[in-house]
Amino acid sequence: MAGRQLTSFEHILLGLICTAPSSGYDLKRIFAATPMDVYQPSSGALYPALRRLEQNGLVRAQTSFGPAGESARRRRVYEPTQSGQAAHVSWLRIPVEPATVSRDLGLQLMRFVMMEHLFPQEEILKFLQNLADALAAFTADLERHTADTDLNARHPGLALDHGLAVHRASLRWAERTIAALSAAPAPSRSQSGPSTL
Amino acid sequence: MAGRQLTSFEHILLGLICTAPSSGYDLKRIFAATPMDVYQPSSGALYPALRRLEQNGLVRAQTSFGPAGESARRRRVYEPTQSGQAAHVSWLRIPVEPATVSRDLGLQLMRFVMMEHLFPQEEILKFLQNLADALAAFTADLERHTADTDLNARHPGLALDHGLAVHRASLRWAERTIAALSAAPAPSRSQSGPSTL
DNA sequence: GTTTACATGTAATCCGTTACATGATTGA
DNA sequence: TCAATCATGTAACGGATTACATGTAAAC
Repeated sequence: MAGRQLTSFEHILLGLICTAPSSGYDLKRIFAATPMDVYQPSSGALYPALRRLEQNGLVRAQTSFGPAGESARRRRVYEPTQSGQAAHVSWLRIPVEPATVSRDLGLQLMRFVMMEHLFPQEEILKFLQNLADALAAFTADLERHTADTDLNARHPGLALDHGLAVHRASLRWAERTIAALSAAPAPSRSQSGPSTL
Repeated sequence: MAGRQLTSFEHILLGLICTAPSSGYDLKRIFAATPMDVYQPSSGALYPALRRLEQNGLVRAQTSFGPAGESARRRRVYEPTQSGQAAHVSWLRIPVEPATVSRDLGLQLMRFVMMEHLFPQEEILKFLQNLADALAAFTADLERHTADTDLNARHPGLALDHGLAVHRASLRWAERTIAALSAAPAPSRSQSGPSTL
């Protein structure tokens, strides 16, 4: 079924489609509407990527027509297949590597967002703890380099301080978020109050 | 002379060569030795990039020989040309864009490191202020989105908090660094004490 | 009736990764 | 002598950017 492993971009597209069936244009607007739009995929990246996901059997497209019913406006709406959903969940479960946590921070946050409503709170907290551990290991590593003070070059050390400050902030966020989610758990179906079901 | 504009990677290579004439292997070791090794260029990226810089007339290679003198161990040591040095300085002077400061933070830190010993303190402080302003504008933008609270989706807001926390840390670093450099200016030749000249 | 947004695509080009190839030198 | 390090490269492949191409529907 699956050919080679997916790129990060493909994983994100798959994740968005798993959250809600979407057309290429829908996905484009999602990226555009995201606050702090880090990435704006071009048509030349987006549509071929969707075709690749389709060829790998992870998503299925149904050519839909306009809301009017028989209008000829073509719109390929993608929805996940079973193996697509499975691939997405496996991707969400990949542990955070301390060695690459700095590079992948944006990705990890994406994964965190996509976990909501899909994973039980317990697993989300475990993910955050995993992330916090990786960040702690990374900052500890950086601190070890702080001692290397070049006598006639201050800027490298100051740049190191920047990395340290930023990753410590990230770590504090993870800890704070663990506390916040623990204090106010997601509404579960067994609670009182009106259910949407 | 110059063809298209350089990629970030090429700019960094050029900058490193401007700091100290280096061979490809030297540059590889520099990347490897950097604390928090964000990027480890492969041979297939490094050597062609150096050739491109050479073809653009920004660097010049002299095939050097081993320390023994007549040993046949080939080593292409690159040094900047005049136009290469000029291109490097222009690159360092490009203002920080608020719209892209999040994407380019790593690059900006690289530029900050390379400015040392090349720019007078006054210009370095101006760069840091420029960076701080861009970060302030960016965080202000993010804060505006904080109001958009989706009722049954907490994770997007929490991810936004992460971005906010991280960029605020970055901003505080910039302000702290401006203060630190202002308080303890770089040793200038007109100061007392033994000179290395 | 013309602009704007919707909607999907292709082609050229460029660059990076991966993997492979080659050979010299140093140290065990 | 055999491994590790030094040192530079090439070839296949894949994916992203840029720019172009095409056409429909809604809004003004």
